[in-house]
Amino acid sequence: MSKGKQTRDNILNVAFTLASENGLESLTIGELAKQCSMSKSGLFAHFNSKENLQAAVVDFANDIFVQRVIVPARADNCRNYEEKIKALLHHWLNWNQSFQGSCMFLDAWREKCADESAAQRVLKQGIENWLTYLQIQIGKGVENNEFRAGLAPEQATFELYGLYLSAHLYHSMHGQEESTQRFWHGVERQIQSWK
Amino acid sequence: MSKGKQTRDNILNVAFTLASENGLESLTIGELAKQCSMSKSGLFAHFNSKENLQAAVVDFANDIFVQRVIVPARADNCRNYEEKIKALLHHWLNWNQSFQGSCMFLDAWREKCADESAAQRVLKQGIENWLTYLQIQIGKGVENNEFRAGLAPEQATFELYGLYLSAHLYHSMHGQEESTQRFWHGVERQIQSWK
DNA sequence: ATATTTATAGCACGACCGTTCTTTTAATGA
DNA sequence: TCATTAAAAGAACGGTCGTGCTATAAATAT
Repeated sequence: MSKGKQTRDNILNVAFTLASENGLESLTIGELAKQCSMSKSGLFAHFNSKENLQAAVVDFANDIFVQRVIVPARADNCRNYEEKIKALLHHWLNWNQSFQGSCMFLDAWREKCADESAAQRVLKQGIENWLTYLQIQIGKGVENNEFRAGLAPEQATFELYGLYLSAHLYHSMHGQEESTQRFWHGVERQIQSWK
Repeated sequence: MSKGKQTRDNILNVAFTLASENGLESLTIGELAKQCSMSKSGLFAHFNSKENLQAAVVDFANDIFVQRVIVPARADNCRNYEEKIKALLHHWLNWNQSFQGSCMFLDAWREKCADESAAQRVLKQGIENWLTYLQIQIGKGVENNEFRAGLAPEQATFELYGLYLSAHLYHSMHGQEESTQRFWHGVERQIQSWK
């Protein structure tokens, strides 16, 4: 790997950490450069605009997401789709937990929902991919006769997503313990109702 | 009402609209002054700091929320608590709808979750109040024997909140129609399960 | 080892931010 | 009506932002 790509990769690692802590919007080139022990202009040259930088960070985060959620769930060797989905949800809930229970995607989405920047497009695609993936897993559970034939995977995904979002809100309001407990309680109820 | 309070009230009206559209964080004194046809310093004198301004806007929004959700639901003259709760949810979903389906509280909460500013405290209290209120309504439905005795209102509130949050996400991803439809589908399923 | 490309630093710019201070205008109360 | 108080404007500050330009240093290829 050339020196340039190496530096760029390091920048994105640091930027991902910063954005996970403080939100994508409050990520500043000057501060990022300081954290990387670089000059502003030296860092800037890798992206040529802040918009490109943000898009690159989100893209980087998408890769991390796959690596921390999709891949580990595969490695769990689940025996059926209920187990698989629970494993996915588990990794989903924890993929960014190291940063105080905030989800960089959700933060960034809320922040940038209005505009049509490059970062926003990448972000939207990432969320859409995840939604579709989850939905397909539920559909497979139906095909496998674990869940009742009439179950609509899209609606089920919508409702699962709601539990996830609610867990994030409660985390910041009432702490991790209550949040996590309510989330899994809800998931259990949800899945039982699919049968 | 004195001239000062009158102007202040107008400022907060405009600020609420702006914050609903672009988020509380991107609310800027200069832009707000322009929208109010005032000078920066003239507007500034009403609040003496941006933090105070933000807190005042959130406080103002709390009042609007009560006026647009709690009050109308009372005026609906519901005959039982299922109707009452559905009415509340209905007004909740629409209270800020004029501003493209974003909820100022959620946006502001996500934005300012980290710090401990004055605005953040007011915001947290507002959300907490709403959660408690909703939860009490559900509890009353239990007391009224509409819902089964074992139902836990806190968990039910958590799950309803999830549907609400999910609806917001889907609104920005897939549009209002799908979002609203899935939300009410989820609510119906939820409430039936309480019986 | 040298030439050439690539990466990084230094510096300055224009724009906008929140805030302060001083002056002028408008509302209020005697 | 006139004195007093309150409201609004004007101009300027220090700071930070993203970005562009120019020079230097380091990595790469010949």
